[in-house]
Amino acid sequence: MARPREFDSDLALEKAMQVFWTKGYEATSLSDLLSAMGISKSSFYATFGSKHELFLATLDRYSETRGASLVAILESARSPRQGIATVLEEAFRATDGECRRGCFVNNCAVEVAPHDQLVARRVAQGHARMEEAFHRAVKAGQKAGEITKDQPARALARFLNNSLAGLSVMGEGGAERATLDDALRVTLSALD
Amino acid sequence: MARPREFDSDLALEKAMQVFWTKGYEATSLSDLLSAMGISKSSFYATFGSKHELFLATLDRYSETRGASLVAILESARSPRQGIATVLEEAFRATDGECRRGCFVNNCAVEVAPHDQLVARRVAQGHARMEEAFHRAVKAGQKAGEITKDQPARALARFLNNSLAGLSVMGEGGAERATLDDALRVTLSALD
DNA sequence: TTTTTTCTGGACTTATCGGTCCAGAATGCC
DNA sequence: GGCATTCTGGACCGATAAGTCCAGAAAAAA
Repeated sequence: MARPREFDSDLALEKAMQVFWTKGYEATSLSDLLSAMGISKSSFYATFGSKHELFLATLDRYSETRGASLVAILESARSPRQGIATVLEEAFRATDGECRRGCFVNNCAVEVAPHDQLVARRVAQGHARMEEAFHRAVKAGQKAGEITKDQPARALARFLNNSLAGLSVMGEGGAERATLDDALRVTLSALD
Repeated sequence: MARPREFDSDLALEKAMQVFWTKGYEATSLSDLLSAMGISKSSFYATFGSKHELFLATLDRYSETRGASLVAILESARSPRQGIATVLEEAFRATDGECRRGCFVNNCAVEVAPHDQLVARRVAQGHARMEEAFHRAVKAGQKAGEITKDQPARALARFLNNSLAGLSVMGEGGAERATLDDALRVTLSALD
């Protein structure tokens, strides 16, 4: 009955996420977004509402894709401990290439969450979800005898989450691979 | 011979640092700075050059004050281990009050460093300095038998630095005190 | 008090910001 | 093919961004 949309809004959302992830919220302008998304201003506002609403949508998308994939790694790993190691390695592999940008959720935690309740809620959810995934992995690892029972599983999960956030920040700060490698190794050995 | 400056440029720099620290670089406007610093536009440009130069100056100031004070805590602590614990606690006390803003250096690592070489260099220096301070504390602690010798002092120092960064980010993301407390406790126990 | 120097307030500039709006093109249905 | 509907490009908007500039105020030295 009506003219169909000419662009793939899902793809546009993905492109927008890449820009926000790389440049941050404030430093990203409308025209940055429009050229990355390949759509016009009218389509932009008709489809996504505003820069801020789009930002929230990209953050949700991040959780649904990247976040979910980290959780999946933990759940499908050969062993819980192996899964944890893989997730942590994955974290600093993200900061490795020419596109050093860490974890989108952590970037938001630093840049936006302190002044934006809606973003803060999503960041907190992201962290909570990751903590739960770590928690399940730690419990499984403790049961399998791979992980120490000297510490409560909850505390270990929070510790791992914290180290993960640290790796993201240190990587963005330009830390050498060897530096992150040391931090990672000690983190894992804390599970013994 | 000439009219003396009417404002305290050191105080103005401190005020500017507070603003950047709280709001971040991009979100801070000239007028935010001017009203916080209590000076006029002309004085601003005559004294500090530009927003960007001022930003670098505030980052340097942070290192000279807050950074140095963390290092001093490590060096003057009753015991190395105690000093480390105090520094980590200090880190998340910063994110505690109504002014949740973490560590300025880590904020810069996330928001600015990836796109600004001059900032990146300062961030790297800040991290390196902290790593060295941790390194000295860990070596002393190992010598005193307070800290495990199963891991190289360098690796433990990097691990501690990483956890410190994590605490800053998690705190800004709105993490509960109990959550950070768990992470902190496990981090310290990794020194056993 | 005059001179000399430097600081200060605020008007001004240019560019860009996020966002609105409308005229017209393009499509699906009848 | 004509109609109804919805999409699209781009002109346009007021606000604000960072930064320049100048006229005049203020102070130290003579």
